[in-house]
Amino acid sequence: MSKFEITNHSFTASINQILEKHFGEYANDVFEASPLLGYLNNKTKSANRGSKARGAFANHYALYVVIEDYLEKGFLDGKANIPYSKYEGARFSDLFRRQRELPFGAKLQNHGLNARLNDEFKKFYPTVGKPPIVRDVESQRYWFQEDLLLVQIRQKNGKDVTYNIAEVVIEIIDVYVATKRAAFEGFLEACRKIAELGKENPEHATEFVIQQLMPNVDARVFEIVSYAVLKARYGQQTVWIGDAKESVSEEALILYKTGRTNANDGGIDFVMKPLGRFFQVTETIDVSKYFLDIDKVQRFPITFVVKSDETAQQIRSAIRVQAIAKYKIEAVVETYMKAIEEIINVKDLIEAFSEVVKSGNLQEVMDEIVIQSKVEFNYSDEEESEVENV
DNA sequence: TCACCATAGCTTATTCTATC
DNA sequence: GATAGAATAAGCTATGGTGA
Repeated sequence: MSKFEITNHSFTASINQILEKHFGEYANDVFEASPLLGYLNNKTKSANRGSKARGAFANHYALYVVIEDYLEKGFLDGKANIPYSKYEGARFSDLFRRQRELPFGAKLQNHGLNARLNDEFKKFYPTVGKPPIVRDVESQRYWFQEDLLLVQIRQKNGKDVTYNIAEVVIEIIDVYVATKRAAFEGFLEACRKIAELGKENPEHATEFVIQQLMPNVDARVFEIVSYAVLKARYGQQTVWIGDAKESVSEEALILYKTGRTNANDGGIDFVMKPLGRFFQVTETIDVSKYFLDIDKVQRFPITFVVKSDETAQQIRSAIRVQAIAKYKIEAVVETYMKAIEEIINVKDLIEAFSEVVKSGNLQEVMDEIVIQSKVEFNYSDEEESEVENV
């Protein structure tokens, strides 16, 4: 009976819980004796990292659908009347369809079933020598490696017993998926609310937007909402610009988002045309963060959108105090301070927003928030209904 | 011709690692 | 501890085979 090492991470506790429910005092023995559980443990590291973590479902679902077929066809409870080794196998199309029905699985490919799960398992456990998924390319039938489901451990009385972990694997993946979904739900709920509120109940909508600008909301929500508000606000303002004095024309200020919030860590968040202003959304007034970002653009002036209730003056002087502590030399501090073009705090955002509402452009802000939210989470309307249905 | 399946190459984003 | 670059993972697209 060989033992496999278990690397602990935040989701490991959830796996332990499930194992204890099924195997009581032998939970840990089962865990250590099963490379399949070890593999799952390894593949669930991202579970509690929140919605910022990239989704990982392909190989999990490959496991899931084949084992689900094993259970449904009655090979665990004996209803199948034949041993698994005599089973004709699951059809690719059925497995493929099933994995796409699962939450977040709508766009999964065949890779997990065909190669990637087996390859990765082999990489993690090169000595096991048994691929989790067994298939016959010619007949296009799929089986699970039953040996990996049967876990033998020695009880305290010296007897060897074999446990089948098929149901446990399904349960672990279910909990993993539920955890991943929970991370998305709060935010999605907010987005749906916004979409509905805008048209039917402008007053509530206004209230809602203001709530999303409070210092305690999620950083991504804050960035999206502040973008939507500022874009609408600047869109109402114009400048006169042209090649020569005689040929100037009036142009509206347009604010662009330079990338997805999550994919743009440390980068510049918004850019304004035609004035070429840079905007950086930030939560902290930690001086090193400001100056780090300023360094990136060689002290090009930046407007900071700060998730803070303090006034622009307060923020600016707080930064100055920190800057002096860090750089000592007054002249250096001055050049850095000059690079802070403007500070927009929560109060400024709310003011900008009420200007927008006053001029009847509330819906514009609402729509922008919904669009940006969907981009943020790779959400198309199709998928949205997909998830709702589950 | 079409549906279905397999495979490979490519793109993008995340995580790891070496270096200072 | 910050950073850049390498390594890795997941998903998309293209392509080709097969059998009805």
